[in-house]
Amino acid sequence: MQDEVLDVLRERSGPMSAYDVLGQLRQDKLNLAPPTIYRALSSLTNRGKVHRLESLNAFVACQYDDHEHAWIMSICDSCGAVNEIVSPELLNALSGVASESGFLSTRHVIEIYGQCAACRAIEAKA
Amino acid sequence: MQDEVLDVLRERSGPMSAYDVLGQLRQDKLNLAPPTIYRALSSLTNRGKVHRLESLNAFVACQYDDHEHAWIMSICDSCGAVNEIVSPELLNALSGVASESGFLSTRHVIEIYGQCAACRAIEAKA
DNA sequence: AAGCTTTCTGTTATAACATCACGTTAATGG
DNA sequence: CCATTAACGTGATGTTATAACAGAAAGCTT
Ligand SMILES: [Zn+2]
Ligand SMILES: [Zn+2]
Ligand SMILES: [Zn+2]
Ligand SMILES: [Zn+2]
Repeated sequence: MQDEVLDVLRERSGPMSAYDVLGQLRQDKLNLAPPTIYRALSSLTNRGKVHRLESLNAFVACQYDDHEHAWIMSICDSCGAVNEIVSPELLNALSGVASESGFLSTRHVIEIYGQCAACRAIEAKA
Repeated sequence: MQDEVLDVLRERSGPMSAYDVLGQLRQDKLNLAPPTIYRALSSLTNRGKVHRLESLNAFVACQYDDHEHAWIMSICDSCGAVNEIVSPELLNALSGVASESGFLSTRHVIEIYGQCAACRAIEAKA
């Protein structure tokens, strides 16, 4: 089941909600229900194969699925494209700022909204 | 309505879901329905009086409600306390990293999980 | 005042996202 | 073979959020 969910997420470039994935897989397996999908997504996110976009309630396949890492996501407001940025330095800086008030960071949720390079080019042309 | 919602959020130190707020206010106004709360929360977040915690589907009153600002939230896994960090430098750094791939940032969602100073102190003592 | 527009609120219903609880199946290993 | 465990199926439910339309209040316009 995890493999099938991962395949669906990889076919799609952008983010998908759990119910989007469910809809896709129901074309083959008719009696698929939400818990099955959520279980698979949970395992995949734990294994780092899939990342959850917290501010969209959606999921994307990892773009660097051969190693585990912390991530920063950029999300285009125009086309919805998601890009994964790996920057340990920035995460350290963030942990540093939090630690000024004695906070010990363990997990970062960072999602940046704006406009991707492609959409900026299109808009500049117009 | 906005004032009443804001009061409820201020009384509580931690984050509240929209339905938490609804429950509180229903003690007085019995036929309060979700849309009323969501409308008030929407205006309050637009005005910067309340911030939404995207990864918790919850809301907190702004800790610096006299001026508008971008924010970073730290959220304690142990006690749920939320603290608001204002750091334009860090947001600039983040925009900078995103711009390396041509991305133009307009809005940042940054939520850091870990352990607050108070909970660390308790744990150290134990 | 009468009529209008705008804004906010009330109400019902429903959509969208996520989990619980329990039962069944299937593989693993003694 | 049987106990254990992990995965999945199934139905219901819980939680978060919005659509769609109706009504009331407040402020202008004439
Ligand atoms: Zn990744
Ligand atoms: Zn784009
Ligand atoms: Zn604030
Ligand atoms: Zn704490």
